Amino acid sequence: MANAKTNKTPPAPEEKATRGRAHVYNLVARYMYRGLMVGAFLPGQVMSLRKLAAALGTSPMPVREVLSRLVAANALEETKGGSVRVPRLTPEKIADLFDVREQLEGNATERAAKSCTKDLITELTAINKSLLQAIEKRDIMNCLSQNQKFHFTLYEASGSDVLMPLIESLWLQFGPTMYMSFLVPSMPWDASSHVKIIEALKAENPGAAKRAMLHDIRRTGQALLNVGGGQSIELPFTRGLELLFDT
Amino acid sequence: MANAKTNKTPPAPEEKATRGRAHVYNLVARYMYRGLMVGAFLPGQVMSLRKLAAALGTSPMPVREVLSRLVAANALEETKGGSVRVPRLTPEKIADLFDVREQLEGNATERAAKSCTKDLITELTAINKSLLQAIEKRDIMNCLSQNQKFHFTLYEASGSDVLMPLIESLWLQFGPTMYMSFLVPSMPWDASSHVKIIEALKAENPGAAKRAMLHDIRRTGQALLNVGGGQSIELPFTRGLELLFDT
DNA sequence: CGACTAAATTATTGATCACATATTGAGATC
DNA sequence: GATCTCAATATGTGATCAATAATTTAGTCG
Repeated sequence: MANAKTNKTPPAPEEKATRGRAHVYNLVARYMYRGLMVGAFLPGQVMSLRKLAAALGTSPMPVREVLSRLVAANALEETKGGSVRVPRLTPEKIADLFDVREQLEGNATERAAKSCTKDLITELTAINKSLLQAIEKRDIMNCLSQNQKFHFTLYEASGSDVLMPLIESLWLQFGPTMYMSFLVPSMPWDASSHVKIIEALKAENPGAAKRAMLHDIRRTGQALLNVGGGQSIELPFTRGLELLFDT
Repeated sequence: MANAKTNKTPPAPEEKATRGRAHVYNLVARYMYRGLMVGAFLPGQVMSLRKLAAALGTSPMPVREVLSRLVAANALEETKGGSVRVPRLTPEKIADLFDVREQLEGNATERAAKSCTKDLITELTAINKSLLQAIEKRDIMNCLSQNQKFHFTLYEASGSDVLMPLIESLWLQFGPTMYMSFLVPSMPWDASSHVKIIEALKAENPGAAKRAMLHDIRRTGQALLNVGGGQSIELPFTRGLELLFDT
């Protein structure tokens, strides 16, 4: 502090003053969203309003709104002090989460399979190819990203804008824990269940597609539980917000 | 602007100036939450930040956060201008909403039934009694309120903090439309399905409880669809925020 | 040397402000 | 008389600020 809070800059708009007024919110939102999905933020990590704002080069205002919405989506939880942090999942909660996942995503898969087009199959195949490449490179973040893309592309085809946000909320909740599950040897690095899903889609068999999806979800759930529910493994989440990604 | 916006009151803290700094947010949140559940806000209604804040005697700030969270919960939607309004449901969306309701709330009911206590049955019976009284008086808002209380008390007993927020999101979505369904003659004003649910709980039969719940949900869904999906009926939502309720 | 206390730092919260934009209304023109 | 234009109004967004509350740190006492 020394002399002053150095916040004596109201009259001087500086250079980046009136920088693009094109919804800073969306930028921040996408950043946080992907960060949670891809493992940039880990369970237990506390999100500081000011620090996030500073790291993103904006005021606390838009960050505040984004974090608030993520709390509403149960992706983040508030501390008693009003701060928000990435929740640490208990094994019970993981089991619960994946039980509901099976219900909702099973439903979405069945619906999508019933109105499946050739284009969708082509797209899913392409995504799965990218996923395999990421697996090859042992690129965790890309694995998570492509895996998410695969699932959400499929679910989107269900045409349900009721299911989508709910599923999204679930993914935001277990997303941060997913990253850690890739760090244990028991995690199977493959995309075999995805292949089965695509095959069921090709065969125009919604029931089989649903079953394959349930299998995929259950397998992932088991892997997450084996990690220890995000309790045993404690990563030094030094890598903060610096590691950005494509806009 | 003539002389001034009459907002020349920064130096005069008046009487209620430093009124309890105990989270204005929670007050506003509860107000909006109940308002949506109980029919104080109707489909199509636009929420103005400043007006809501003025009506609630606070600054736009906390209202902003609450509305933002409700958008995240799909209870409200944003217009292109950034305003938020209560969504108008299409028949397809209602059907979708109630399809997912059956899944999630059926699950919650089954779980709750498996760990059902005598206290729960007592509580549900009491709530249902209040519901019947509200029905007797043709008190729509109280009907909605007691009905919601009945369902959520039961679901809460499932012990799943994964299911609860999702179910809550669904209720916030069809809540405003529910009010209107009570205005058409085809709406059955009774609580018979609730009685069946309680009986199944007493009989310690989770399967029967689930079936009774599914029946209740399906019946409500049909009633909502018969209304016309919130399109045909257009209420003059004159009653605004004035009609408050207990804190 | 450890634990408790108190001060200082840092945090979010609610309020106000400035700006850009969307909406509305009135007026003039065709 | 209808429509187009432009001004006035209203609204959300991002930033700043004051105040409360929590956390941390340093200091002292046991």
